[in-house]
Amino acid sequence: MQNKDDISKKPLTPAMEDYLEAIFNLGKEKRVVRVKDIAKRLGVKMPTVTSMLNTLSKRELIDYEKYEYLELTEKGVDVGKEIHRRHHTLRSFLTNILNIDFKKADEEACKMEHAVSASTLDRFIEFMEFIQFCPRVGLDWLKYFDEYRLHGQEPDKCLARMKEFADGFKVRIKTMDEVEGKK
Amino acid sequence: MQNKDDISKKPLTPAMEDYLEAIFNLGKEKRVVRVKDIAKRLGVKMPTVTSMLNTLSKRELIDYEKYEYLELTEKGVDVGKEIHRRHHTLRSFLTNILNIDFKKADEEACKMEHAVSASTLDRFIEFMEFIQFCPRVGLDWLKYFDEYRLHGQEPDKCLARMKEFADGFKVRIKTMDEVEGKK
DNA sequence: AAACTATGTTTGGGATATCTAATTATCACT
DNA sequence: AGTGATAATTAGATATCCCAAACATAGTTT
Repeated sequence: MQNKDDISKKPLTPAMEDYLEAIFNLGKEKRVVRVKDIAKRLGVKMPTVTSMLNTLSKRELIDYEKYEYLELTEKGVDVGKEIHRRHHTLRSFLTNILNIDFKKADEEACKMEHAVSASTLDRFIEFMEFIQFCPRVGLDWLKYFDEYRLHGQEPDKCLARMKEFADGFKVRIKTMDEVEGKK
Repeated sequence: MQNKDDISKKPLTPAMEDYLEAIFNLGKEKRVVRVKDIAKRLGVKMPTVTSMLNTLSKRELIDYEKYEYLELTEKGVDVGKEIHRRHHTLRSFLTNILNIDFKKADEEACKMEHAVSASTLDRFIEFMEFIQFCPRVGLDWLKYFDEYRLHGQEPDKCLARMKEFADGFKVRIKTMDEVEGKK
Protein backbone atom coordinates (compact mmCIF):
# COMPACT_ATOMS: atom_id res chain seq x y z
CA MET A 1 0.00 0.00 0.00
CA GLN A 2 1.40 3.29 -1.11
CA ASN A 3 1.39 6.53 0.81
CA LYS A 4 -1.09 8.97 -0.68
CA ASP A 5 1.74 11.41 -1.29
CA ASP A 6 3.73 8.75 -3.04
CA ILE A 7 5.41 10.40 -5.88
CA SER A 8 7.46 7.63 -7.36
CA LYS A 9 4.98 6.91 -10.11
CA LYS A 10 4.24 10.42 -11.27
CA PRO A 11 5.85 10.88 -14.65
CA LEU A 12 8.67 13.38 -14.90
CA THR A 13 7.92 16.61 -16.72
CA PRO A 14 10.03 17.68 -19.70
CA ALA A 15 11.51 20.43 -17.55
CA MET A 16 12.65 17.93 -14.92
CA GLU A 17 14.21 15.81 -17.63
CA ASP A 18 16.06 18.84 -18.96
CA TYR A 19 17.50 19.64 -15.55
CA LEU A 20 18.59 16.05 -14.98
CA GLU A 21 20.25 15.92 -18.37
CA ALA A 22 22.01 19.22 -17.75
CA ILE A 23 23.22 18.09 -14.33
CA PHE A 24 24.37 14.80 -15.81
CA ASN A 25 26.35 16.55 -18.54
CA LEU A 26 27.81 19.22 -16.25
CA GLY A 27 28.85 16.50 -13.84
CA LYS A 28 31.02 15.01 -16.54
CA GLU A 29 32.51 18.36 -17.52
CA LYS A 30 33.34 19.83 -14.12
CA ARG A 31 34.37 18.77 -10.66
CA VAL A 32 31.21 20.14 -9.07
CA VAL A 33 27.85 21.21 -10.44
CA ARG A 34 26.81 24.72 -9.49
CA VAL A 35 23.42 26.41 -9.58
CA LYS A 36 24.89 29.14 -11.73
CA ASP A 37 26.08 26.65 -14.34
CA ILE A 38 22.75 24.88 -14.55
CA ALA A 39 21.02 28.22 -14.96
CA LYS A 40 23.34 29.23 -17.76
CA ARG A 41 23.09 25.89 -19.53
CA LEU A 42 19.31 25.93 -19.51
CA GLY A 43 18.86 29.66 -20.07
CA VAL A 44 16.94 30.28 -16.84
CA LYS A 45 17.62 32.37 -13.73
CA MET A 46 19.09 31.02 -10.53
CA PRO A 47 15.94 31.12 -8.42
CA THR A 48 14.27 28.91 -10.96
CA VAL A 49 17.07 26.40 -10.57
CA THR A 50 16.87 26.45 -6.78
CA SER A 51 13.20 25.72 -6.85
CA MET A 52 13.61 22.88 -9.32
CA LEU A 53 16.40 21.43 -7.18
CA ASN A 54 13.94 21.25 -4.30
CA THR A 55 11.47 19.43 -6.50
CA LEU A 56 14.07 16.98 -7.77
CA SER A 57 15.29 16.43 -4.24
CA LYS A 58 11.80 15.61 -2.97
CA ARG A 59 11.57 13.07 -5.73
CA GLU A 60 14.89 11.57 -4.76
CA LEU A 61 16.48 12.29 -8.10
CA ILE A 62 19.26 14.37 -6.55
CA ASP A 63 20.98 14.65 -3.17
CA TYR A 64 20.80 18.29 -2.21
CA GLU A 65 21.19 20.41 0.91
CA LYS A 66 20.97 24.12 0.45
CA TYR A 67 24.26 25.89 -0.16
CA GLU A 68 25.90 22.49 -0.54
CA TYR A 69 27.10 20.68 -3.61
CA LEU A 70 24.54 18.56 -5.35
CA GLU A 71 24.70 15.11 -6.83
CA LEU A 72 22.43 12.92 -8.86
CA THR A 73 21.10 9.86 -7.08
CA GLU A 74 21.23 6.53 -8.84
CA LYS A 75 17.72 7.13 -10.16
CA GLY A 76 18.73 10.60 -11.28
CA VAL A 77 21.73 9.28 -13.14
CA ASP A 78 19.54 6.77 -14.97
CA VAL A 79 17.20 9.49 -16.17
CA GLY A 80 19.97 11.93 -17.03
CA LYS A 81 21.82 9.31 -19.02
CA GLU A 82 18.71 8.23 -20.88
CA ILE A 83 17.76 11.78 -21.85
CA HIS A 84 21.30 12.42 -22.95
CA ARG A 85 21.14 9.28 -25.09
CA ARG A 86 17.95 10.50 -26.74
CA HIS A 87 19.39 13.92 -27.36
CA HIS A 88 22.55 12.53 -28.86
CA THR A 89 20.74 10.00 -31.03
CA LEU A 90 18.21 12.45 -32.41
CA ARG A 91 20.83 15.07 -33.10
CA SER A 92 22.88 12.48 -34.87
CA PHE A 93 19.90 11.50 -37.02
CA LEU A 94 19.19 15.13 -37.89
CA THR A 95 22.79 15.97 -38.75
CA ASN A 96 24.09 12.75 -40.26
CA ILE A 97 21.01 11.49 -42.04
CA LEU A 98 18.89 14.55 -42.79
CA ASN A 99 21.91 16.83 -43.17
CA ILE A 100 20.61 19.58 -40.90
CA ASP A 101 23.24 21.91 -39.48
CA PHE A 102 24.49 21.19 -36.00
CA LYS A 103 23.07 24.18 -34.15
CA LYS A 104 19.56 23.72 -35.44
CA ALA A 105 19.74 19.97 -35.03
CA ASP A 106 20.85 20.41 -31.43
CA GLU A 107 17.97 22.76 -30.63
CA GLU A 108 15.36 20.54 -32.15
CA ALA A 109 16.80 17.37 -30.65
CA CYS A 110 16.45 19.10 -27.30
CA LYS A 111 12.71 19.45 -27.81
CA MET A 112 12.21 16.10 -29.52
CA GLU A 113 13.98 14.17 -26.77
CA HIS A 114 10.93 14.50 -24.52
CA ALA A 115 8.53 13.29 -27.17
CA VAL A 116 10.22 10.06 -28.16
CA SER A 117 10.01 6.84 -26.16
CA ALA A 118 12.97 4.61 -25.49
CA SER A 119 11.68 1.99 -27.88
CA THR A 120 11.25 4.46 -30.73
CA LEU A 121 14.72 5.76 -30.01
CA ASP A 122 16.06 2.26 -30.42
CA ARG A 123 14.38 2.07 -33.80
CA PHE A 124 16.13 5.29 -34.85
CA ILE A 125 19.43 3.76 -33.79
CA GLU A 126 18.79 0.56 -35.72
CA PHE A 127 17.87 2.56 -38.77
CA MET A 128 21.07 4.60 -38.61
CA GLU A 129 23.11 1.45 -38.06
CA PHE A 130 21.39 -0.12 -41.02
CA ILE A 131 22.42 2.79 -43.20
CA GLN A 132 25.97 2.97 -41.93
CA PHE A 133 26.99 -0.48 -40.82
CA CYS A 134 26.75 -2.72 -43.84
CA PRO A 135 29.79 -2.49 -46.10
CA ARG A 136 29.30 -0.26 -49.13
CA VAL A 137 25.68 0.49 -48.30
CA GLY A 138 25.88 3.48 -46.11
CA LEU A 139 27.73 6.64 -46.77
CA ASP A 140 27.54 6.62 -50.54
CA TRP A 141 23.84 6.27 -50.29
CA LEU A 142 23.62 9.31 -48.09
CA LYS A 143 25.71 11.31 -50.54
CA TYR A 144 23.13 10.32 -53.11
CA PHE A 145 20.36 11.65 -50.89
CA ASP A 146 22.14 14.97 -50.75
CA GLU A 147 22.41 15.08 -54.50
CA TYR A 148 18.75 14.19 -54.87
CA ARG A 149 17.75 16.82 -52.38
CA LEU A 150 19.69 19.62 -53.99
CA HIS A 151 18.88 18.92 -57.61
CA GLY A 152 15.27 17.89 -57.72
CA GLN A 153 13.71 14.58 -58.38
CA GLU A 154 12.54 14.21 -61.94
CA PRO A 155 11.89 10.54 -62.72
CA ASP A 156 14.29 10.68 -65.67
CA LYS A 157 17.21 11.97 -63.70
CA CYS A 158 16.33 9.55 -61.02
CA LEU A 159 17.28 6.49 -63.01
CA ALA A 160 20.50 8.13 -64.18
CA ARG A 161 21.43 8.85 -60.61
CA MET A 162 20.49 5.36 -59.61
CA LYS A 163 23.21 4.24 -62.00
CA GLU A 164 25.86 6.51 -60.53
CA PHE A 165 24.67 5.35 -57.18
CA ALA A 166 25.08 1.74 -58.16
CA ASP A 167 28.63 2.45 -59.29
CA GLY A 168 29.36 3.94 -55.93
CA PHE A 169 28.08 0.75 -54.39
CA LYS A 170 30.12 -1.49 -56.61
CA VAL A 171 26.96 -2.84 -58.14
CA ARG A 172 25.66 -2.77 -61.66
CA ILE A 173 22.11 -2.08 -62.67
CA LYS A 174 20.65 -4.72 -64.90
CA THR A 175 18.75 -3.52 -67.93
CA MET A 176 15.07 -4.34 -67.87
CA ASP A 177 15.73 -6.74 -70.70
CA GLU A 178 18.23 -8.64 -68.64
CA VAL A 179 15.91 -8.67 -65.71
CA GLU A 180 13.07 -10.04 -67.76
CA GLY A 181 15.34 -12.65 -69.34
CA LYS A 182 15.10 -11.23 -72.83
CA LYS A 183 18.09 -11.78 -75.00
CA MET B 1 4.64 51.32 -32.79
CA GLN B 2 2.97 48.36 -31.21
CA ASN B 3 0.43 48.38 -28.45
CA LYS B 4 1.93 47.09 -25.24
CA ASP B 5 -0.63 44.29 -25.18
CA ASP B 6 0.25 43.34 -28.71
CA ILE B 7 0.18 39.65 -28.84
CA SER B 8 0.81 38.93 -32.47
CA LYS B 9 4.45 38.11 -31.95
CA LYS B 10 4.20 35.87 -28.93
CA PRO B 11 4.86 32.32 -30.04
CA LEU B 12 2.02 29.84 -29.75
CA THR B 13 2.28 27.25 -27.03
CA PRO B 14 2.14 23.55 -27.85
CA ALA B 15 -1.29 23.41 -26.24
CA MET B 16 -2.60 26.14 -28.51
CA GLU B 17 -1.22 24.33 -31.51
CA ASP B 18 -2.97 21.14 -30.40
CA TYR B 19 -6.30 22.90 -30.14
CA LEU B 20 -5.92 24.53 -33.54
CA GLU B 21 -5.01 21.23 -35.12
CA ALA B 22 -7.97 19.51 -33.47
CA ILE B 23 -10.35 22.25 -34.59
CA PHE B 24 -8.93 22.10 -38.09
CA ASN B 25 -9.42 18.34 -38.27
CA LEU B 26 -12.89 18.36 -36.70
CA GLY B 27 -13.92 21.07 -39.13
CA LYS B 28 -13.23 18.72 -41.98
CA GLU B 29 -15.07 15.83 -40.36
CA LYS B 30 -18.25 17.53 -39.17
CA ARG B 31 -20.59 20.34 -40.11
CA VAL B 32 -19.87 22.27 -36.93
CA VAL B 33 -17.19 22.05 -34.30
CA ARG B 34 -18.44 21.66 -30.75
CA VAL B 35 -16.72 22.19 -27.42
CA LYS B 36 -17.63 18.65 -26.45
CA ASP B 37 -15.90 17.24 -29.53
CA ILE B 38 -12.72 19.20 -28.98
CA ALA B 39 -12.66 18.06 -25.36
CA LYS B 40 -13.07 14.45 -26.37
CA ARG B 41 -10.46 14.64 -29.11
CA LEU B 42 -7.86 16.16 -26.82
CA GLY B 43 -8.76 14.22 -23.69
CA VAL B 44 -9.57 17.27 -21.56
CA LYS B 45 -12.74 18.52 -19.84
CA MET B 46 -15.08 21.05 -21.38
CA PRO B 47 -14.19 23.99 -19.13
CA THR B 48 -10.60 23.64 -20.21
CA VAL B 49 -11.72 23.96 -23.80
CA THR B 50 -13.84 27.02 -23.08
CA SER B 51 -10.95 28.78 -21.47
CA MET B 52 -8.60 27.95 -24.32
CA LEU B 53 -11.19 29.18 -26.82
CA ASN B 54 -11.10 32.53 -25.08
CA THR B 55 -7.34 32.61 -25.38
CA LEU B 56 -7.40 31.66 -29.05
CA SER B 57 -10.10 34.22 -29.68
CA LYS B 58 -8.06 37.01 -28.06
CA ARG B 59 -5.23 36.06 -30.33
CA GLU B 60 -7.48 36.17 -33.37
CA LEU B 61 -6.94 32.55 -34.24
CA ILE B 62 -10.65 31.72 -34.02
CA ASP B 63 -13.94 33.58 -34.32
CA TYR B 64 -15.87 32.78 -31.20
CA GLU B 65 -18.83 34.17 -29.28
CA LYS B 66 -19.95 32.17 -26.30
CA TYR B 67 -22.60 29.57 -27.01
CA GLU B 68 -22.12 30.20 -30.72
CA TYR B 69 -20.43 28.09 -33.33
CA LEU B 70 -16.75 28.65 -33.67
CA GLU B 71 -14.57 28.96 -36.72
CA LEU B 72 -10.89 29.26 -37.41
CA THR B 73 -9.75 32.60 -38.77
CA GLU B 74 -7.43 32.65 -41.74
CA LYS B 75 -4.46 32.75 -39.37
CA GLY B 76 -5.95 29.88 -37.40
CA VAL B 77 -6.39 27.78 -40.50
CA ASP B 78 -2.76 28.34 -41.44
CA VAL B 79 -1.54 27.12 -38.09
CA GLY B 80 -3.98 24.21 -37.92
CA LYS B 81 -3.01 23.06 -41.37
CA GLU B 82 0.69 23.32 -40.65
CA ILE B 83 0.47 21.35 -37.42
CA HIS B 84 -1.60 18.74 -39.17
CA ARG B 85 1.05 18.51 -41.87
CA ARG B 86 3.72 17.96 -39.24
CA HIS B 87 1.68 15.34 -37.47
CA HIS B 88 0.94 13.48 -40.65
CA THR B 89 4.52 13.61 -41.91
CA LEU B 90 6.08 12.46 -38.66
CA ARG B 91 3.58 9.66 -38.22
CA SER B 92 4.25 8.59 -41.74
CA PHE B 93 7.98 8.51 -41.06
CA LEU B 94 7.51 6.50 -37.89
CA THR B 95 5.15 3.96 -39.46
CA ASN B 96 6.46 3.67 -43.01
CA ILE B 97 10.17 4.06 -42.45
CA LEU B 98 10.84 2.97 -38.88
CA ASN B 99 8.02 0.42 -38.88
CA ILE B 100 6.46 1.54 -35.62
CA ASP B 101 2.85 0.55 -35.10
CA PHE B 102 0.21 3.13 -35.93
CA LYS B 103 -1.10 3.84 -32.47
CA LYS B 104 2.30 4.46 -30.92
CA ALA B 105 3.47 6.40 -33.96
CA ASP B 106 0.39 8.60 -33.74
CA GLU B 107 0.97 9.36 -30.07
CA GLU B 108 4.61 10.22 -30.50
CA ALA B 109 4.01 12.24 -33.66
CA CYS B 110 1.57 14.27 -31.60
CA LYS B 111 4.33 15.23 -29.19
CA MET B 112 7.06 15.58 -31.81
CA GLU B 113 5.00 17.90 -33.99
CA HIS B 114 5.66 20.79 -31.60
CA ALA B 115 9.39 20.22 -31.54
CA VAL B 116 10.11 20.17 -35.24
CA SER B 117 10.41 23.28 -37.39
CA ALA B 118 8.87 23.60 -40.82
CA SER B 119 12.26 23.40 -42.50
CA THR B 120 13.22 20.20 -40.68
CA LEU B 121 9.84 18.79 -41.57
CA ASP B 122 10.57 19.46 -45.21
CA ARG B 123 13.81 17.55 -44.86
CA PHE B 124 11.88 14.57 -43.48
CA ILE B 125 9.59 14.74 -46.48
CA GLU B 126 12.47 14.89 -48.94
CA PHE B 127 14.08 11.93 -47.25
CA MET B 128 10.93 9.86 -47.48
CA GLU B 129 10.45 10.85 -51.10
CA PHE B 130 14.02 9.90 -51.78
CA ILE B 131 13.40 6.45 -50.39
CA GLN B 132 10.08 5.92 -52.13
CA PHE B 133 10.13 7.92 -55.31
CA CYS B 134 12.99 6.64 -57.39
CA PRO B 135 12.14 3.48 -59.32
CA ARG B 136 13.25 0.28 -57.64
CA VAL B 137 15.03 2.06 -54.84
CA GLY B 138 12.38 2.43 -52.25
CA LEU B 139 10.20 -0.26 -50.93
CA ASP B 140 12.54 -3.18 -51.38
CA TRP B 141 15.14 -1.32 -49.46
CA LEU B 142 12.76 -0.84 -46.58
CA LYS B 143 11.92 -4.52 -46.56
CA TYR B 144 15.62 -5.09 -46.23
CA PHE B 145 15.72 -2.80 -43.21
CA ASP B 146 13.03 -4.87 -41.61
CA GLU B 147 14.99 -8.02 -42.23
CA TYR B 148 18.10 -6.43 -40.83
CA ARG B 149 16.30 -5.21 -37.78
CA LEU B 150 14.75 -8.53 -36.94
CA HIS B 151 17.70 -10.80 -37.55
CA GLY B 152 20.74 -8.96 -36.28
CA GLN B 153 23.57 -7.38 -38.06
CA GLU B 154 26.62 -9.58 -38.16
CA PRO B 155 29.04 -8.32 -40.80
CA ASP B 156 29.06 -11.70 -42.53
CA LYS B 157 25.34 -11.88 -42.97
CA CYS B 158 25.40 -8.33 -44.00
CA LEU B 159 27.10 -8.93 -47.30
CA ALA B 160 24.87 -11.87 -48.05
CA ARG B 161 21.84 -9.75 -47.49
CA MET B 162 23.31 -7.02 -49.57
CA LYS B 163 23.28 -9.52 -52.41
CA GLU B 164 19.65 -10.44 -51.94
CA PHE B 165 18.95 -6.78 -51.65
CA ALA B 166 20.73 -6.12 -54.91
CA ASP B 167 18.65 -8.81 -56.60
CA GLY B 168 15.52 -7.15 -55.35
CA PHE B 169 16.78 -3.96 -56.89
CA LYS B 170 17.59 -5.55 -60.19
CA VAL B 171 21.24 -4.89 -59.64
CA ARG B 172 24.21 -7.16 -59.40
CA ILE B 173 27.02 -6.84 -56.92
CA LYS B 174 30.42 -6.83 -58.53
CA THR B 175 33.05 -8.99 -56.93
CA MET B 176 35.90 -7.06 -55.40
CA ASP B 177 38.11 -8.50 -58.12
CA GLU B 178 35.89 -7.00 -60.78
CA VAL B 179 35.82 -3.72 -58.97
CA GLU B 180 39.56 -3.57 -58.65
CA GLY B 181 40.01 -4.58 -62.29
CA LYS B 182 41.69 -7.90 -61.50
CA LYS B 183 41.24 -10.60 -64.03
C1' DA C 1 39.20 39.40 11.03
C1' DA C 2 36.57 42.72 8.36
C1' DA C 3 35.00 43.90 4.10
C1' DC C 4 33.91 42.84 -0.33
C1' DT C 5 32.34 39.75 -4.13
C1' DA C 6 30.30 35.48 -5.74
C1' DT C 7 26.89 32.62 -5.37
C1' DG C 8 22.61 30.84 -3.70
C1' DT C 9 17.98 31.23 -1.47
C1' DT C 10 13.50 33.21 -0.12
C1' DT C 11 9.55 35.74 -1.04
C1' DG C 12 5.99 36.99 -3.68
C1' DG C 13 3.92 37.17 -8.02
C1' DG C 14 2.65 36.11 -13.15
C1' DA C 15 1.43 32.97 -17.03
C1' DT C 16 -0.31 28.67 -18.65
C1' DA C 17 -3.08 24.78 -18.47
C1' DT C 18 -5.68 21.85 -16.11
C1' DC C 19 -9.55 20.22 -12.87
C1' DT C 20 -14.35 19.99 -10.06
C1' DA C 21 -18.63 21.91 -8.77
C1' DA C 22 -22.12 24.94 -9.63
C1' DT C 23 -24.67 27.65 -12.85
C1' DT C 24 -26.74 28.93 -17.17
C1' DA C 25 -28.02 28.43 -21.93
C1' DT C 26 -29.83 25.85 -25.89
C1' DC C 27 -32.46 22.30 -28.03
C1' DA C 28 -35.94 18.93 -28.75
C1' DC C 29 -40.20 16.99 -27.41
C1' DT C 30 -44.65 16.65 -25.76
C1' DA D 1 -45.01 27.15 -24.21
C1' DG D 2 -43.05 24.34 -20.54
C1' DT D 3 -39.82 20.93 -19.27
C1' DG D 4 -36.02 17.91 -19.18
C1' DA D 5 -31.68 16.63 -21.21
C1' DT D 6 -27.56 18.05 -23.16
C1' DA D 7 -24.00 21.36 -23.75
C1' DA D 8 -21.39 25.24 -22.37
C1' DT D 9 -19.75 28.63 -19.16
C1' DT D 10 -18.27 30.64 -14.78
C1' DA D 11 -16.00 30.37 -10.43
C1' DG D 12 -12.54 28.85 -7.81
C1' DA D 13 -8.61 25.70 -6.95
C1' DT D 14 -4.18 23.34 -8.07
C1' DA D 15 0.29 22.36 -10.28
C1' DT D 16 4.21 23.70 -13.02
C1' DC D 17 7.58 26.80 -14.44
C1' DC D 18 9.30 31.01 -14.72
C1' DC D 19 10.85 35.88 -13.00
C1' DA D 20 12.68 40.20 -10.07
C1' DA D 21 13.89 42.00 -5.72
C1' DA D 22 15.49 41.32 -1.31
C1' DC D 23 18.12 38.66 1.65
C1' DA D 24 21.73 35.15 3.25
C1' DT D 25 25.84 32.58 2.90
C1' DA D 26 30.43 31.30 1.30
C1' DG D 27 34.72 32.43 -0.47
C1' DT D 28 38.40 35.87 -1.25
C1' DT D 29 41.11 39.73 -0.44
C1' DT D 30 43.23 43.03 2.09
